[in-house]
Amino acid sequence: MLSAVRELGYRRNAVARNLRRAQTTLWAVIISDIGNPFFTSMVRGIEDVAQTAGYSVVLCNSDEDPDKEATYIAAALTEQMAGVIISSSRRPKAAQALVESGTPVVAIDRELPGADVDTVLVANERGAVSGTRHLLDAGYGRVACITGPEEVSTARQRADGYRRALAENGIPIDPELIYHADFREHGGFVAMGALLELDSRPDAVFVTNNLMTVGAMECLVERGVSVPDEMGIVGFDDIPWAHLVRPSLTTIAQPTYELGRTAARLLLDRIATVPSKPSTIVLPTDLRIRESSMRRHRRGQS
Amino acid sequence: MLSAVRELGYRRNAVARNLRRAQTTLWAVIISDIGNPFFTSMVRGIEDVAQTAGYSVVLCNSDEDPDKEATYIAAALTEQMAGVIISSSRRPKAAQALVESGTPVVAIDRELPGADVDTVLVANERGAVSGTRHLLDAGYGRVACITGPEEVSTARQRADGYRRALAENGIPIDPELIYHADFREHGGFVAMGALLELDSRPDAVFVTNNLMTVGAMECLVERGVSVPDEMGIVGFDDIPWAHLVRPSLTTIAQPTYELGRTAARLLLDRIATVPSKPSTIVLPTDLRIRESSMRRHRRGQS
DNA sequence: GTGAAAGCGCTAACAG
DNA sequence: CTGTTAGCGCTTTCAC
Repeated sequence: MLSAVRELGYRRNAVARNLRRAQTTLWAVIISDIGNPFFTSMVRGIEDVAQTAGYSVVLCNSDEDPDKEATYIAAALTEQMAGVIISSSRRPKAAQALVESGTPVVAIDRELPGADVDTVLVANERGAVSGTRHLLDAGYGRVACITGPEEVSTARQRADGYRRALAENGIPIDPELIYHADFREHGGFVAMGALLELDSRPDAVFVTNNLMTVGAMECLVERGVSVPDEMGIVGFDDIPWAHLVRPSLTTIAQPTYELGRTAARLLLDRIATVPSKPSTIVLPTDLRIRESSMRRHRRGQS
Repeated sequence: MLSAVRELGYRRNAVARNLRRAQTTLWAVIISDIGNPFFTSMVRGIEDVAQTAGYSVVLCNSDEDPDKEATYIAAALTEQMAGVIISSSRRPKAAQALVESGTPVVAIDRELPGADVDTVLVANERGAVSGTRHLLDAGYGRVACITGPEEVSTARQRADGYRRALAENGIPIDPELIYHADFREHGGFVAMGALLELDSRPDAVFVTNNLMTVGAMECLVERGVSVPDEMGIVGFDDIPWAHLVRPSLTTIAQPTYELGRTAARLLLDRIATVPSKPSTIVLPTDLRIRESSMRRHRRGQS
């Protein structure tokens, strides 16, 4: 009998099954940049958990575009997805509708403003403090900060950490030294260029994400500014092959894969047992000191 | 009336719609390593086309595991996906069932053995010839090759190109110099280590994918072999930030994003008009000469 | 235990 | 042209 079934090539129709059971086995994972290895690694963590639990991951790349994001959220709703993991860009309206619909939602990497949902973050402020403090300890006196869009929680928290580290060292905050860019490579490039034009040029920079760090490095190479002697640099989030880049990059590494796994497990729990208070899990970062922050000679008065 | 509908928060149920219309708006994209920026960029190309055409992309990461791949193919079938774009690992059995089911399929990056489907590839052999020839022209005399699993078409074709370039220069093929690894970073590391142990050590190496190139570089750095003087290196497929790595890496760049877009457009065509002969599109590669293949001094007799 | 029947929400076909 | 109805393939319920 079973063999007959197999021979006839019967496959049960999952769509009909989903309709009848009023649930699918699909998760929407909404991220803002699939070209960023940070998100890729996170997605891999999600995907590994999802697959073993029988779910498939629908990848949604919002490109930091609130409209695209809204479209994907709408799709997740009409497609009756079993759950959503989201690293949201700015506008929280669509996300709110999602949460209100009762769809299990987990926020990952970035907080979901105005929504009380399970959340997985890293210790952004604390990590930023450690990175900035490290530059100060290495003897850099005028440390700048290139951060992301103000509306994004990670950009704010990391800039806060930068400010706190300066404050702890009794250094006044110079607003001129804080540059808001777009979390992309080109943004980091432009920001670094602008900082180099300042009358009172910084001698180190803390960059709040990986792509912008690369952009900043490119700018420094292009202008012939020597790292780490003339300019120290520390980037938030590790970069694949950061150790092959010369000088190798000091980074504040995040447990990206683990971030994904944790979010996926929270979603699994939420799907299984609806009524419980949302929890927030904060994972630690790890300062990886390499060459780009290790000045060999002090120069000038600084 | 419409406002009433909106106020009641009606959303049409896409699952029911899919059942009724016997088709979904989902594409399965099956790739072998989501951690590889090559695939990421490709997926982005696919996704951009898919979204504008109203399709969503379900990301399936097979991790080069034929079982995982088979699971995903089965899921694509039972979920009635509108189409599949696949960069297959080895075993073609499951893929064959997929094609026979009548689901529109496009093979990307790698040929789908034993199945006559639309295919998008790059000029692997020709690209490999250009990379190997470039090493020869730069004055390296004993060029090795680190390639991928024999069952994967790209690994074979790139190794063929390597052999052809040697043959064109009247250099006999030394089987000892051809190392089959697994297309991963660690595989490249191990392969490079083995090549360095040879009695008659090569003075250059052509590596057939990006991750293995990074692994090989790591090995060389660790062992203190200077690149490009003691060892020239050219990698197939560009690496993000290849120009920040020191020495910067000479690569054979592939149009990854375009590869994705092309495959997506083929799939769109195939979904719209079923009965037409499958086509194969081959995109060109681009040799990007940087420092890792530019020996400054000849040394020894070589 | 096994088997029949109802119905999920939609759309395509058909009747008015 | 508008309104009604049948049925997609499955699961769950209920009757036997």
